[in-house]
Amino acid sequence: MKRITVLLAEDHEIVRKGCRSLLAHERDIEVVGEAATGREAVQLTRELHPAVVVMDIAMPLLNGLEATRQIRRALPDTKVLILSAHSDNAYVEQVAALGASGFLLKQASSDNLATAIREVQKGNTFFSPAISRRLLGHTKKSLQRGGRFATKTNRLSSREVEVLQLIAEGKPNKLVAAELGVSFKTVDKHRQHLMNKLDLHDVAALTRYAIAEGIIENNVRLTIS
Amino acid sequence: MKRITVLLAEDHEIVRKGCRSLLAHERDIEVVGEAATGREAVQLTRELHPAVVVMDIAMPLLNGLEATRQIRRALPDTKVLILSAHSDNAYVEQVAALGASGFLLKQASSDNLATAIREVQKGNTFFSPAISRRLLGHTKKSLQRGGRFATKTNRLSSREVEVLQLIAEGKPNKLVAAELGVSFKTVDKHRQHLMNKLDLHDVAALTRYAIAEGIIENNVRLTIS
DNA sequence: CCCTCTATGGGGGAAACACCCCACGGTGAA
DNA sequence: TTCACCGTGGGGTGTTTCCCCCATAGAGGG
Repeated sequence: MKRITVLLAEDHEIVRKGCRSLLAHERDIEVVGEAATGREAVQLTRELHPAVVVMDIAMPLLNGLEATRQIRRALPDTKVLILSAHSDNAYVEQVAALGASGFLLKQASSDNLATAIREVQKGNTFFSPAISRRLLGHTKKSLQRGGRFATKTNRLSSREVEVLQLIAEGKPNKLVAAELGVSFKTVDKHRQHLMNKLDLHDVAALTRYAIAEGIIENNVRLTIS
Repeated sequence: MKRITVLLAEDHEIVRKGCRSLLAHERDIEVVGEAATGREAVQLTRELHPAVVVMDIAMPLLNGLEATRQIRRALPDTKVLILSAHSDNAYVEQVAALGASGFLLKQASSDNLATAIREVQKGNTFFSPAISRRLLGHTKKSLQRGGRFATKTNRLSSREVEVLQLIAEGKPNKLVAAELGVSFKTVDKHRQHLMNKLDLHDVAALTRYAIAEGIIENNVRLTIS
């Protein structure tokens, strides 16, 4: 029997190894690789051609959503199963438009993980109950206007979103350039472009925008009084 | 041989089951219970008397930190190992003062989990490298003058909070100076001070901190789910 | 009474940012 | 096939950040 090859993309090693250990009990599933960043996920998907990528959203260097977009473009046959702790509205909307095959909440039952992997591998979709409820309300509109969720003409390009994330993570241009394997000048150019598009002209504003848009995560303190 | 009894408190079932699966390979460790909320963690600790509680911070109903406080008060012999995705300074300080025996980051090596459990069970402390570096830097001074923790030492002064807010709003030093009616150099000095106190060294990080602390507003959608 | 913390102010310098100029190759749509 | 856009890269320049050095003065605690 041919087993379903899976790539795990999740930045927390303990969680990642935990998932791997969970999946080790499933005879028909084989974890062929692990990625700790979105960028690594894209790269390893190219190299290993897994049937399914289990993708966390909040990851350093490259957002899981952006990584999904790139994987969908480069390898359309690879299924992506989003795994996230949050059922944030903005996320859910994007995931639908992104071509991901499923959205699983981390608080979902652990049995669902293997089930979801099997379903998306077969070409089906799998959404956590809380998510599908949300989707029903939202996708109608976006489908009507052609599957695009952002009607803005000055929507950021994929590369610009990448650069934005790294800026919001506090990386200086030089480091971003090294990270992306391009010149400092190119990063500077992207920075200018996205600043013009968003009409935001300093790092603080870009960071606030990135957080509000869910491009990066921000640990919100829960002060329970 | 008597095995170390462990209670897993973590609201994401997939992560929780993953940890359980990881620990199943350790002969000397036995997971005797699981809790999905802080309240459940306290209750199950009373009932099961585990040697070690592995406690996530972000949990519904009752914060992991508050749960730790209650457990420490009710069952002082029970060791609590904090497991968190974030190495937020404010968390780290609280954890130290709380009586927790360790702080493990989820992005830490997965081998550390079992190791940390064994260490805290023996009465030792275990901190992720990133955490202990932070603790050392900040508590050294306070330890030297009497074993007090850093909670007060690196709290921002009110002036520093003002400056932080304006920085996070994207104002350059010159503008901040005008706003506060002081010299550019004074603002620069406050900036340096708060950067040192928070161990954050760029505007993006300061902005994220200010948002997380509620010092500035950011229209983020918080999911209560 | 010292000592620390806080707030104030200045000089200087390497690095980074923000914004201009220029260019070329590719993709995709009108 | 033009044209807009994207991604890549180079030049430059003024501003701002970030981190040292230095200092004075008041408030408050041990």
